Amino acid sequence: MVAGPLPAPSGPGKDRLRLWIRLLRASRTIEAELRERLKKEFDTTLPRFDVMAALYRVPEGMLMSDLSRFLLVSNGNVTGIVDRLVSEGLVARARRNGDRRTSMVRLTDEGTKSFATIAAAHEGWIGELLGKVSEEDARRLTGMLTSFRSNWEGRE
Amino acid sequence: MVAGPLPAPSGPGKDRLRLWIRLLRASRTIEAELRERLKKEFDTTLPRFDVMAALYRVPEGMLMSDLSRFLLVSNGNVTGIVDRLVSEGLVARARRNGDRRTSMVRLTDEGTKSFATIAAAHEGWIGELLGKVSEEDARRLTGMLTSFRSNWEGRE
DNA sequence: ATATAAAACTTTAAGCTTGAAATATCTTGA
DNA sequence: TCAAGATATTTCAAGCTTAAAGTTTTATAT
Repeated sequence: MVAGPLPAPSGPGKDRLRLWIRLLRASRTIEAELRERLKKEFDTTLPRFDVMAALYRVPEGMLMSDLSRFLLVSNGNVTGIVDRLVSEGLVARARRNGDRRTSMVRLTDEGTKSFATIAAAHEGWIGELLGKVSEEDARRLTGMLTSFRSNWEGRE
Repeated sequence: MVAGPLPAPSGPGKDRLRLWIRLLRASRTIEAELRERLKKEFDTTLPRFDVMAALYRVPEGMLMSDLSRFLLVSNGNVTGIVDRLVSEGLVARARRNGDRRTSMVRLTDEGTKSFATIAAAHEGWIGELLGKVSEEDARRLTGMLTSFRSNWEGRE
C-alpha cells in the first residue's frame, strides 16, 4: 500500500497509483499524530472520538446500524466502542418502543460537554497540521475528493 | 474524525477541517475495498501486502526498524506481521554477522512471485477505483499531497 | 395463523495496532 | 576493562477491526 518512490514507476495507471500512495500516507501521518494527541491530552482514542463526533451532530441519537454505516466500519466494531463509551458514562443506549431490535444511541450530557472540549482542540490541531495547505488549495482538494467519492459511491 | 457535513460549519480553519474529513473518508473507502478484494481474491490482508510491497523494492532486505519507520507503524506491529509472513514462507529473517541485534528481512522467492501477482491486480484495482480522477487531476493532487507531507515532516 | 425471510444487533475468533516494558546486543567514556 | 547508556527487537496488555455466525425481533407470503 505504501509502496516506495524509489524505482519511480511510470506507465499508464501509475499516476493514479502514486496518488493513492500519497493519499494513504498523508492520512496515516495525520491519523497517527491525532491518535497520539488524543491519548496524551484527553486519554481517549480516535475510534471513540469518531463515534462521539457522529453522535454530536444528532442530539436525538442514531441507530447502531446508521452509526456503523456513517463511520464506514463494521457493526460489531461499533458495538464494542459504544460499550466502552457507555461504561464511561459518555454515551447512552435507549431501547425504542416501536422496534425492539434497535436502540437509539446518543451522547449523555457529560459526553456532549466532553466532546465539545476535545473537538475544539482537534480543530486546532488540524489547522496546525494542515497549516501549510492554503485555504484555496484546501477547497480545491476537498472538491476533487468529494467528486471522487460521489462517483465511487455510485458503483456499490 | 468523520464528522458530518450536516451543520455545514463555517469560519476560519473550517476549510482545512473539511479537507481532512474528505481525505480520511476517501482513504477509508478505498482501503475497505482493497482489504475486501485482497481477502477474497488472494486470501491475504492489507498489512501483509504493505510489508511485502516495502520489501519488494529492496531485494537485499530491510531491518525491522526501517520497515516500521517506512510503513508508519510501530515496531511491535511489524514483528507480528513478519512472523506470520515467515510462517507462510513468504518472508525470511537473516541474522547479520556485524550486529546481532538486527536481522535483515526479505521476500523469499515464493514471496516475490506471490507479491508480483497481487501487485498487478492491486494496480488494476486502483486504476478502477480512481478511474474517475483524470490523470491530470491525479498529478495535481499528488503534488499537493507531496508538498503537504514534506512540510509536515519538517516539523518532527 | 404461521412458516420463512429479513433486519438490527451482539458475539466470536483471528488478526491488527499501539505504547510500554523486557531482552539482548552494541557503544562509549572513565 | 567495564559500567552506563544507547539501539534493535520482541513481548505484553488493552483496545480496535473484520467477517462470519448467532440471537432476537419484525415483516412478508402463503
